Amino acid sequence: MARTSARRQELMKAAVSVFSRYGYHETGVREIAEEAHVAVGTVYLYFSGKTDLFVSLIDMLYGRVMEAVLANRRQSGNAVTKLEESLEAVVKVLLHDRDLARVVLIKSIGSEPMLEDHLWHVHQTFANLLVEELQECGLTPATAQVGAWAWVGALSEIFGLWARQPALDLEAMANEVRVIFWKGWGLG
Amino acid sequence: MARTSARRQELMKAAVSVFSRYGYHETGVREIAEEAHVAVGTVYLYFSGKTDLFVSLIDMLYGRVMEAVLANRRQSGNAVTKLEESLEAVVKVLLHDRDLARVVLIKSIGSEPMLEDHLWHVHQTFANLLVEELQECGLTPATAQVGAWAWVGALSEIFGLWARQPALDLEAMANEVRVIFWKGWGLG
Amino acid sequence: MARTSARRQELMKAAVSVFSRYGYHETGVREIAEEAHVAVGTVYLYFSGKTDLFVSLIDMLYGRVMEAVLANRRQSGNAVTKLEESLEAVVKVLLHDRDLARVVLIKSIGSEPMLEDHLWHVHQTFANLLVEELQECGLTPATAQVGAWAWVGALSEIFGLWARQPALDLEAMANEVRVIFWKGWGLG
Amino acid sequence: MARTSARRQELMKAAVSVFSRYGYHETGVREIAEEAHVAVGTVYLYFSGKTDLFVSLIDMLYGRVMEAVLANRRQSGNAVTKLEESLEAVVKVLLHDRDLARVVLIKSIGSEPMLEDHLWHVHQTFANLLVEELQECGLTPATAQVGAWAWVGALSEIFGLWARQPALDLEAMANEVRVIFWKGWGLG
DNA sequence: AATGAATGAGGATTCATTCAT
DNA sequence: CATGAATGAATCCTCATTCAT
Repeated sequence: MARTSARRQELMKAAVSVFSRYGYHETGVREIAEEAHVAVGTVYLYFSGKTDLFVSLIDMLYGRVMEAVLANRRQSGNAVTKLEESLEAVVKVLLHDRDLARVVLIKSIGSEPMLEDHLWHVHQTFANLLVEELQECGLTPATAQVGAWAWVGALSEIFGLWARQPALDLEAMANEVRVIFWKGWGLG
Repeated sequence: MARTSARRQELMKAAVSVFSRYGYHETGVREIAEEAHVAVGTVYLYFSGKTDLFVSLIDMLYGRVMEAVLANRRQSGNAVTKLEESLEAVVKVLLHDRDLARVVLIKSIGSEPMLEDHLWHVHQTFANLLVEELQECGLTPATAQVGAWAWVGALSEIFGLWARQPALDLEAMANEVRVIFWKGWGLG
Repeated sequence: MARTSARRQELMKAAVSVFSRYGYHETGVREIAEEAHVAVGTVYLYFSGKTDLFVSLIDMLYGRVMEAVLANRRQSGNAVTKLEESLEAVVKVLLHDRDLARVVLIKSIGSEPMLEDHLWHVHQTFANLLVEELQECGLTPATAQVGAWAWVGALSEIFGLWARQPALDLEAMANEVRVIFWKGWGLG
Repeated sequence: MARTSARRQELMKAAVSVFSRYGYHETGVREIAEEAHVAVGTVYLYFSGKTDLFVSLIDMLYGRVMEAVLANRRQSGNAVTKLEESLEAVVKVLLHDRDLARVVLIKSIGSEPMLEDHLWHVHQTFANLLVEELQECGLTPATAQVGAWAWVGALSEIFGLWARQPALDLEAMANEVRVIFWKGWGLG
């Protein structure tokens, strides 16, 4: 069960496609298998189950996000610039993997407790990163904590809006959100 | 099937309690019935099904929210003050019905398409209200639209955070969010 | 639980009406109660249950049929005339209580074993009567037995046909059946 | 979901066995599955539901009956002979598939509206065939129509009788019915 | 006698998961 | 590795029946 394998990647891609259309509960393992042009049983060769498959999607997205953020961190520069670049990096990843982002940010909440636990954990790790950077920019711990979560929530909602009205300019909206928070945090 | 009846209220209360713990899909009608100390069949005397019960919760919360906002609207005052009071009114309702708010804002996403359609509609109605007020405060239509949704998303996330760490001060966090957006919108 | 009572009669009438429209299984006790303008519980004051109510309908129809046949039997006359009059008497009752006849003849078969047992018993009692008369008219026991049942079956089917196409002349069809059997039995 | 498959045939056979004992409503999908030594879910791999399974039985019997009648039709011969052979063909099929015939003719009446509609349609198609042949034999349209239905009804009843008293000679009784109708129609 | 809210056993159906091929 | 037929636990909902008022 190698973490990387063409088949495994295909399955995850298929899963993103189907999950993003129907959501976690309304999607059957059969549909994912069909989308990937394999038999149902094959899914279980690469994932221990539907939940594991979903968890893998979460991990994939957050892996990419964390990677982007940490890559940015290694660069020197003042705190505000670093924060700005972190946020940009995150948004860039999310916009690049739009469907995946929508699945993870919107479609998964309220699913299985096990799933939510995992999502929460990964969520927290990521939020803490932002909290740190926000504090370095001079925000109080309380403001930083709330700010980080609020920003994530705002972005999630925007993805939900876009999911319903694909004609809207997701990129422009994400930018609008950034502007609001930047000013809101008094960093403008 | 009167819209108001002690039994019906009890069932909705029980439903909020169970849904907020397990989410829509992981909650069985049996569990709701048990929580309300009635038999399964009784649920169907007051609601046409599990979905209808959930929809009733959504409608209850949004009914209260809309009522609070519209009540505020009838008062005179300048646009900025009215907006401020609208936001306050919403938060006040959400804080008052914390569990219900958590169920509707967090636990229902990604449930049945039918549910999500209903939620979306009600969501939209409410967002439009805010968009109007934001525009009256001088924001461009684009900023207003994104701003309204972002604010709702930020609040939702805060509820999710609080759900996991009940020790946090929900009210303070909601206030923090308001401050961020207020400044973000350039209304401070 | 008097066998006769205005309420009881009303309930049976209502039952005939609803059963004849939807059949035994598709009819709920609630519907019968509503048709009779009483509460559900009231049905159980006059009948031990849905089955008992249906059995009562069977018994009512067969009671009337048997009464008509036996009344005819007491008259003198040759065997063939008596048979002719018996058949006429039966058909007259069935045509008079068309809906009831349809319920008992068509809609009940294939229902609960208990119901079918009862129906069978009453059916048998009645068939035996005809068998006797047919034998008196000179038919062999085998022909008489089969003939009696076949005649009942033919009539039942005609009622089913009429139920589907109410525009058809039930009386004329019943008469047609009589003619066929009369000749078929070699009594013409 | 191939129309023909060993499993599918086994399920239909099991269904005939159980339906013929308990009727449509009193038979649970579980019982059918058990009779076929498979799990409940397996039934749904071959049929879309209990109703579809039953409909398949109806169609199977009528398919065989129609086939037998139409095969006979293609042969030359005078109208009376053809009719005689048609009736013989029908009875032959029914006698060959006794249990199936009992299920369709007796146990299905008064089931679900949807089932009954289907049964009626198929019934009608078949009756029309007989009506045509009867008219070719010189019967008036009215007599032919009633005659066809009466004959089917008579046969059904005989099946019901035989179901209760398996010791009776079904074949002899069917023959007896044929004789009665033959004479009744004045074709003897 | 009459009511109708409440009951809860029972039934059809779904779907994640397994395993023999 | 891959398959997909088979599994059966789990779930929503119905409805005949009861009983406190």
